[in-house]
Amino acid sequence: MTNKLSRREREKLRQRQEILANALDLFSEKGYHNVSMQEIAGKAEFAIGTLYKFFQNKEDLYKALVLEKCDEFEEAMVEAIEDSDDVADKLRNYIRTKGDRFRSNLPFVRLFLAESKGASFNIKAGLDEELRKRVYSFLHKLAAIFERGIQTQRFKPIASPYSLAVALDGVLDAFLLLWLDAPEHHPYPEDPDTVLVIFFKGLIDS
Amino acid sequence: MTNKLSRREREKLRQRQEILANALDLFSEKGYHNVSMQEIAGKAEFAIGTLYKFFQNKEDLYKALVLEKCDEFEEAMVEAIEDSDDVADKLRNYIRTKGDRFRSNLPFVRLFLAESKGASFNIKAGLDEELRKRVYSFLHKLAAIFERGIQTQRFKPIASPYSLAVALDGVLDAFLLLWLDAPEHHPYPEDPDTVLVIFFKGLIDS
DNA sequence: CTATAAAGTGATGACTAATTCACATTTGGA
DNA sequence: TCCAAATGTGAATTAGTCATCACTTTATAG
Repeated sequence: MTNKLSRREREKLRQRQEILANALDLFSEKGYHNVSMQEIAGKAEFAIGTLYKFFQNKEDLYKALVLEKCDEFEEAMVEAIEDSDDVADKLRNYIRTKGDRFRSNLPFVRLFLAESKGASFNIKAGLDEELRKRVYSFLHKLAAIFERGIQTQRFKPIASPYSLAVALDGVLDAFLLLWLDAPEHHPYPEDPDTVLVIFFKGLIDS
Repeated sequence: MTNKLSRREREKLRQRQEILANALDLFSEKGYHNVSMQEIAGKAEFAIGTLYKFFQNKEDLYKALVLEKCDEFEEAMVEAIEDSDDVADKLRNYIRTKGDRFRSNLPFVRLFLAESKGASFNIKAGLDEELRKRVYSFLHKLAAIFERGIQTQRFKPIASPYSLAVALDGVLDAFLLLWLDAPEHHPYPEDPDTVLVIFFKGLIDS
């Protein structure tokens, strides 16, 4: 099925994308609440009223933006895991693809975390810096534990202590967030070993 | 060193906490931008002007709120990893403590993700629901890979396929976010195997 | 009991931003 | 060439917020 769109309709779609692209730039830089329709209109070189011809309101514009980008992202991920026959290669491919997409869509990633972490807002407030420092300092403390474990040969040196610390924290956060999202579907990791087993035992015989 | 504060000063501190607690409730529910000073004042049963006796402005209030909670959180974490002598027990203790704090501070956690994930905002917009669906659907696809790997005995059954999927995603996100935050300090996981090694090889000989 | 300081109040000013709509411009077919 | 319909415009409307400050109330000390 090729384009059944008239020139007119194609033009409209192009303009829509134009608006969304400009909005993405602004949102990712300053955060949803700190970008006005005025500003988007200006950057996209349309009048305000025109934006409202394309989107019911600001929220609608934002929704469209996020949803379309996410669909694109998801599609790429699904494709990535269907690419190979070997399960390990599927995983490798997924990791690589996700990283690639991440890197090539930084503005969107930032929008997501930042209309989030309130980046625009926190950064200005100097809060972000303060918190970042704490997080890193703690990660190093965690890493020290892994380091000691490796030195005393309790642990095998499968990765750098710092990587292990990051990984552990990432896994734990992931479990906790899922539980928060849907406690009925995702059991709370009551027993620390349900998390640690992933680190202690390897998937593949060594 | 006990309280060297006068009754007056203690009273003031109590009120300050009162304000912060009420603000936390509101922020975590509706997000920073959707809560007015008016509203905070109302809920805390003070006049607006009084809030400004305690905090220079809205941002200052928010900053104080987040920073104090984070300090509390961090302290608990540091204590947790200093608790035992055995490295594995340190990790267990950390995981348990973080989970406990997470559970007992849900409003704050929500504030953080949500004045973040724009939860307040996205939820209202119905965006969140939409995205959640996509994430879960994809996690199941990932889980299917682990399941097949286990069935075909490529992988050892160290955890449920779904847990493994969650964990892998968590680790990958953690690495990518760190890289985003400070590319100079955190090498981008160019090679998928730097991530996978953590899953494939166990820390402890089996 | 009175005077003085501290704490608390909330109407109000100054401002910002979303959305509307009456009007101008462009388009494309007759 | 002309004109109706579609498209584009941006000043004006509307709604809401932060922050101030002149004032009231409460607490304390003499």
